[in-house]
Amino acid sequence: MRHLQKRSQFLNAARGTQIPGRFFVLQKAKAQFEDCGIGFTVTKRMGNSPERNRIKRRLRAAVLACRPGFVAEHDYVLIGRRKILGAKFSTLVNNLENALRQVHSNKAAG
RNA sequence: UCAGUUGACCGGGUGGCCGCUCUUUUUCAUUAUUUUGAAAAGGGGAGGAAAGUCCGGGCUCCACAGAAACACGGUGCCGGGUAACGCCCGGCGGGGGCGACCCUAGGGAAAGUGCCACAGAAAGCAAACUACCAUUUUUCUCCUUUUGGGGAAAAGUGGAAAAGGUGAAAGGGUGCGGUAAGAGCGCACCGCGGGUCUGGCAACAGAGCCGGCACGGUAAACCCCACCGGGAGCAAAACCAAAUAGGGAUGACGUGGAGGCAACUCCGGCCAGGUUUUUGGGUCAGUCGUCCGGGUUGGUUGCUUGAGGCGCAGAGUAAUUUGCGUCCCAGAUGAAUGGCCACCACGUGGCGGGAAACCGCUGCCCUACAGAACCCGGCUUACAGGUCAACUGGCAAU
Repeated sequence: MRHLQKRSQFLNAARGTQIPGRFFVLQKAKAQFEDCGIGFTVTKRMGNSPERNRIKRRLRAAVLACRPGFVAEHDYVLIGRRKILGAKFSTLVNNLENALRQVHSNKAAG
C-alpha cells in the first residue's frame, strides 16, 4: 500500500467519486500504479497540531483495520473531520466499511 | 494544625495485539565497482514549554578587509558571570507588606527647546481672589457737656503670603519666638544644596561643617551623554538529473591613456553592505565560436557531537567556572515518534453504610497546555493535577 505524496495525486483523487460522511469524506479515483494508494487530508480548521495529528492517526488505524476493502490500481483520499476525536473506534471502522462499499457500488452503477 | 512566601521537580503506569521511522548486524537478491532492494534480530524515537518568533549567538550567502564622520536603531544605578544579550547572579537607592518576601524603563532637568489639560486669583515669573493688618476719605451708628473716643460698611493706598478654596504639583515642613498683621525674619529638629572626613572596587551609606533655601514637574516629549549594532535568512547555501534566455566560463581577433622588449609603474574611469570621505582591493570597448546554465520540478548534502548530557572533586555568597571520568540521547519532509483493548493509580459525580476518618458499588474525564522542522543561550505566554525542601505569621500543646 502506497501513501500519496504529490499534490497532483491528491488533486486527481478529488476529481473522482466522493462519499461524504459524519467522520470523513472518502474520495476515490483510478491511478497508474499496480497497488492501491491512500492519503489523508486534515485542514488547519480542524484544530491545533496535536488534534490534527490524532485525527490522522486514528484514520490510519481504521484504514489498516479494513484493508481488504481497498481495490488495487486506485487512489483513496480521506478528509478528516473533528468528530473523529470523540468517536468510538468500532463505529469509525463501521463507517469506513460502509463508505467503501458505497464508493464501489457507485462506480459499478455509474 | 491553619494561612502564606520562595525555590526545585514530576507532568500518568503496567501488560497484550497491530503499525510507522531512523540505525547496527546477518542472510538473500541486484549492480562493472560504488550501489540498490527484501527479510530477520538488536537498539533509538517529542516538550517543559517542542509554542509566541521577542532578544542574543553559531552557520550560510551578499566578491573581500579596515578607518573616520553623519544618519538610523537599541541599551541605560553599581559590580560580577557569559560566546553574547535587552539574560542571569550579588549589591545599592526608591516603594509596598506585621513578616518570610515582593515590585521597580532607576543616567542627565544649573546645554537648549517645548508642554503642564480641567479646576484655580495665579502653572514658571513671579504674582495676589476671598480672608488678614495698617492708614486715608466718605457714610451710618453708639458713648460723651465739649475737645474727642469706640464700632460697622464701602472705596483708595500700602504691608504680608500664615488661613480658605483648586489641583498631580502653589517658590520647603513642624514647633517656639517674633510682629500692626505676617514672613527663614530668628532659633530647634527634619528636609535641601555645597565642601570635608570615614567605610566601600563601585553604586552608595554614615558623621560633622558651612549655607536660610536658591534650583517646580515632565527626558515610556524633543534632546544631551556613555556604550553597542552591516543586511538577509536552512524556502540560507552547495551539488546532481530533466526541457528553454536577456547570465557565467573559455578560445580567437583584440584589450581606457602614457612609459617600457617584458614584468610592471604612473594617471584616469567604474564597483562595494544607509550616506559621505578615506586606505587597501577588484575591474576596464566590442564581435564571433564552443561549453555550462536562470525560473520551475524531483533528489542528495546542509542535518545533527553540541557554548552537549550525567557523576565526582575543587574555586566562588551566587550566577558560573576548572579538572577527571563516563555516555551518544529524534532526525520526519502530504511531514514518523503511534492506534486499539484490559487492568491499576489520580481526579470528580451519584447511591449505600458509618459519629467521623473512611469503606463498598457504580458512572464520567479515561486527562491540562500542547507536536521537533538548521542548532544553541535566554525572555514571554499557556498549563488538569501532584511531590519535595527552606522560611514567615497566627492558634493549640510541650
